[in-house]
Amino acid sequence: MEEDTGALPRKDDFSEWYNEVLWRAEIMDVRYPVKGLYVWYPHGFAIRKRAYGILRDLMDRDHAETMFPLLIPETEFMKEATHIKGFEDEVYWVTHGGRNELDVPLALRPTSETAIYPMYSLWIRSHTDLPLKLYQIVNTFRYETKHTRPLIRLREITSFKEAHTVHATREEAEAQVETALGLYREFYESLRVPVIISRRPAWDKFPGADYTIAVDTIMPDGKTLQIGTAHMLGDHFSRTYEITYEDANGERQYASQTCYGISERSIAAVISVHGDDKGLVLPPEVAPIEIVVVPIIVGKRRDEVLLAARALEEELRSAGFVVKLDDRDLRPGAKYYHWEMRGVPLRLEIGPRDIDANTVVAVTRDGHKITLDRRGVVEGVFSALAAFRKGLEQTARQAMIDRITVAATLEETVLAVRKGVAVVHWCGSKECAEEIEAAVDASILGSDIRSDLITVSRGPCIACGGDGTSTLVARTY
RNA sequence: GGGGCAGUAGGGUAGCCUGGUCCAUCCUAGAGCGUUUGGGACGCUUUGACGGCAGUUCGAAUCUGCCCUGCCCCA
Repeated sequence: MEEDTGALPRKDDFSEWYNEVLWRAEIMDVRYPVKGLYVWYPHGFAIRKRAYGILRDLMDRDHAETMFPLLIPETEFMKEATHIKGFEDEVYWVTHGGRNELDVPLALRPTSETAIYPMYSLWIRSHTDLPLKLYQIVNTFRYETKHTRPLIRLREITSFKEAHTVHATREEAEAQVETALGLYREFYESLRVPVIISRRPAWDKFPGADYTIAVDTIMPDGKTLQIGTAHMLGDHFSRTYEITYEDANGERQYASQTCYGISERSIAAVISVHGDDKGLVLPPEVAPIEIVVVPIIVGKRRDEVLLAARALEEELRSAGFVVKLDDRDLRPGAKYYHWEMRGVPLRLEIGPRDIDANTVVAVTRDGHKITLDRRGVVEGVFSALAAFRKGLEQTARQAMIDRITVAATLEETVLAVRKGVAVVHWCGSKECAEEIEAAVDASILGSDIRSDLITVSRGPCIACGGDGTSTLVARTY
């Protein structure tokens, strides 16, 4: 698992950089012998664990966690026509039990609506059962035919957090979609990943939804990555699966539903947005190790330095930090590179000179080096980390600002999507969308944009000149 | 669905065209010992590979066929 020495490919060469950093920072091992399935290394999994801890805490405020089966009988799966259409080409089917063919083939869930809603139909009887808000974190399977990529396009999505809510009224369900987006916004704020939220065009919505609102971020190569979606399902599924309740007047009503999800693409976003030429850069909130202590051992004062390093480690641990003392027999420089690759936010160095001067050298992952007073080391570490967080946030935000361009013509849009996201006026028609997408070789992401970086306005559609509204256009993952 | 390219230690490679010089090269990594340690240490010792199966041949990493896996292009 040890990384090769030497430099990473530069982050400008994003595709190479991404593959290399996943391996060298021990996030994912791509050598599992099935296309589109990858293995989490412990370090990658530890990042996932912390990030999903944040997500869980957010969900647990007003949702209950649950777990539904992986296998879905074909008979349930095939009930909702639109939904099936959206997934039929990418479903894995279990057709045999041992050597016997199954009477009813079982689908490996590509998403869990058809597993969950038949049960919701049993559970929900009265308006007093509503609203119902459940979520689960599970693996899902999609037989992807396009180029698979670790964390981004997978055949087994290992970390799908999907929430499914049921409400008495349409208004309540619509409000829930907004609540969900608020939670996702909060989640990405704590990961310091800037996002743009927009409503997907009708042809790009979730199969079986009234509308889909998506959360995107912009990757270093200018392509957007969809890292969250919230769907207003209305009563499509409740009619199919007979999810009804008796209202206060004793009448049977179809419920209104929503569902929304986040996957390990969130981890891909953290890695890609913050990483640099030296490797990962992790926000302290998700770093498996927040602080690494490197003792500077010099022959005769070896024991003294180690003792001082251990005391420092202990003090920081008591203060609540996740600390690692690296006392391996390596040159300090080798250790610096090692932990930088893995994204550790703060490195503390303590050597004979520090002991004599009663100091500790602190270096944040963004390269700021300061000398802390040994006596006030905990406060010093707090403020160094606070500054680091702020820096991460600002750098990421600035990078996003630099990749968003307002474009008034197709020609301008071509240039804009080369480096990132174009904001154009679009009339909303399918014909114009196709014309725009073909002309600029990019996709319409959506309109009803919510982002403090983008001003929404009305103006002439860049394809037909008719009345249009601000719309995002970008190359996508 | 059609076409092309490639598979050599944990990672990256040379060798292949033109079979023998290969118990397979180099870099990196791993193990052991010693000297070291304020930005990728050094010395000595050592571990580890020709994707699979069949065939051609006195002889196959090298040629042929099939299979598997990966990558690229076209629909």
